[in-house]
Amino acid sequence: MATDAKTVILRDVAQSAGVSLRTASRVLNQDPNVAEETRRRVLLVMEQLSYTPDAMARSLRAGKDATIGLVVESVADPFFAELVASVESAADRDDRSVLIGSTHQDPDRERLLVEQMLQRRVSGLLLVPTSNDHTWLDRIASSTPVVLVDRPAPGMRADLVRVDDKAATAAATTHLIEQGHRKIAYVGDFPTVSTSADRLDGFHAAMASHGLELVDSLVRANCPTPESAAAATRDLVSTGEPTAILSAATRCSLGVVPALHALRRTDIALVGFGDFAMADALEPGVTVIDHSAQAVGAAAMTRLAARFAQPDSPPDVTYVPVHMIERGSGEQRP
Amino acid sequence: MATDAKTVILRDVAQSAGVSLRTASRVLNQDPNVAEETRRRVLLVMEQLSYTPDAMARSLRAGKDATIGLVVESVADPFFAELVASVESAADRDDRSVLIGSTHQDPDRERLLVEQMLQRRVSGLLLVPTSNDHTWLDRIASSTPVVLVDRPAPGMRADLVRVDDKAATAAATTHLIEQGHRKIAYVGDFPTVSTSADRLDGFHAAMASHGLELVDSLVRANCPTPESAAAATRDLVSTGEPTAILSAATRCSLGVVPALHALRRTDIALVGFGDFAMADALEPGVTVIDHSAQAVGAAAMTRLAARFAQPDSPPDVTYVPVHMIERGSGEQRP
DNA sequence: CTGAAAGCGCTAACAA
DNA sequence: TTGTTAGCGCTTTCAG
Repeated sequence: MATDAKTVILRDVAQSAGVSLRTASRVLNQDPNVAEETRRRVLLVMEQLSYTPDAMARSLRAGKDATIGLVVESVADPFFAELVASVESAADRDDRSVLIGSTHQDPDRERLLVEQMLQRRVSGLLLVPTSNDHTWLDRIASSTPVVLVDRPAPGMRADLVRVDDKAATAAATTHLIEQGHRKIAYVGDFPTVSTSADRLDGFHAAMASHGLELVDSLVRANCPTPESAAAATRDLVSTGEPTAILSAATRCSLGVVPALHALRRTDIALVGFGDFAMADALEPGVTVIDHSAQAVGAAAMTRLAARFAQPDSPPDVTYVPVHMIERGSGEQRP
Repeated sequence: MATDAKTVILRDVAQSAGVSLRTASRVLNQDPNVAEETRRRVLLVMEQLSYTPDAMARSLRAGKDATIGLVVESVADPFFAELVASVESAADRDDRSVLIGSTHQDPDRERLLVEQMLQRRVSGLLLVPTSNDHTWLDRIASSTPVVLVDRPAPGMRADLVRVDDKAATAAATTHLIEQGHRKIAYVGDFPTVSTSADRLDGFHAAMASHGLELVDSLVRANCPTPESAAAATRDLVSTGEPTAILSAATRCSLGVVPALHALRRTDIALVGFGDFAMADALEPGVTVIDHSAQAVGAAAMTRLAARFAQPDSPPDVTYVPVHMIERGSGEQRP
């Protein structure tokens, strides 16, 4: 056990194999210009000494680390968890590691995480922005490609991968209107977050384009949590008598659905923005607009790769398509 | 825009501030032995040049990187997602970053990821082991603390943070027996994974200690996916007529629950191992043994910290407590 | 095909 | 209080 007090470094390998450091390095990097016999010998010594290259030293020399930074709102959130997984598998294909961080919607934390990752010299940064003013990022990220995910960051010129929240929500609303609904309630997060604002816009637009009046009391754009969404639902059902509800976020659906079940009012039509586990096990199944985190993550990595290839091309916006999964709740008539 | 072609390094700062590199370094590291005026001047220059320290160069010098490696089965899985979040927030308190990786139960991938992280000289590694033989890890991880999470790794002597799967499953089974059930079915993953084997053991033990015979046809320890668990459920209901089911994994519950709902046989009692979203929105709510990923992650980081402090203490096993959440499905009588 | 030597950006002995 | 001088482990000109 007290054998290897010291770490084996490349010099040890070279010495032990009777070659120069340069040659050992060549073998390590699979440089073809090494005699087959030499290579074999060096490889053998590496094995015997159980040599492990130091990734840090390598990247220091290269100036860039083979790591992707990924900053989301919360890794625990199912949507972001899937996003992380998707990014990880894409990164993996490129032999890169993934460094993660959760902002928890705290701008200070966001900045801290981003700075930490830039200091690590990550080769690229994927960011779900939280704060409103991102001019600071625009200044410090000059040499590291940044791809914004899910929503734009005011003050930051960078690539963006997003969903067309407005169009998607409008489509969901139209779907309900087409079932014959007129009194449609909206449950969503505060419109201070741009995606929430876009969704609310989409709802408004769809209602307006079908000549339906907007009943203020049916619009609850103040539900950041499942609990508040559940409360809003109870309130809506007892007061406004909507025949359908549009839940504009998964977090909201997680409150709206249990509330409707508890009230035994699953006859009220429902379309949710964002899929969730068990959405098809309920009775009726919950119709949702799927927001495929997988697709978003893949698109973000694709965009990052494109940026690596063309560092000076103008910022680009990628729209990831969404699609509706009809499971019953959204197809109920008034 | 074409201003800062080159990265600003500490030497630039030193030069610009008219001090030596060492002094600039001192300021960066908050060394008290710097004249207040000098410090102020250096700090100002850093700000003006928007200097960013190179974390890589720092860690190269230190020999250790302030990063924790975390290798789980799949980041997308809700349980592991929560685990990642929990680890991240603990790491954050210690100013460390988290590097993640998913094995997808592939031993080769596991080894690759682990080697990658060790090469990065992570200061500690948290691993949910997948392969059976981990002697390779025992050899190469000599200088990096490893904490195994969720299950032991044969051939690897290391700290372990786990749940007492056997006792927890036995408790769940006993709970069903106490409701008066005799014909209890078991749906779980293959017992090749040690946790699955432990759970099956727990089921057996509880049944035996209550003098109940084990009906082989009611034991389905061959369900690695929700789909297979759903199929097993359909089969069990039509053939064996169990009055209760023990679902030994979240993945299984995600198949068992929808199947029971589809068959309109929610009268069959059910206890699941592992909580999941919507478990309380269903009718009846699903009684589960909660496997708190949060607690597991926190315990793992605590263990790692202890290991940092005492590198030579013998390997330790931490058992994270579980608790039952009674929601109705498990309290139904035959 | 192989080797000697110069750093990547930073920290830490050792002086001054 | 500050500066000089070596390296951390590796890659990479530039010669042999």
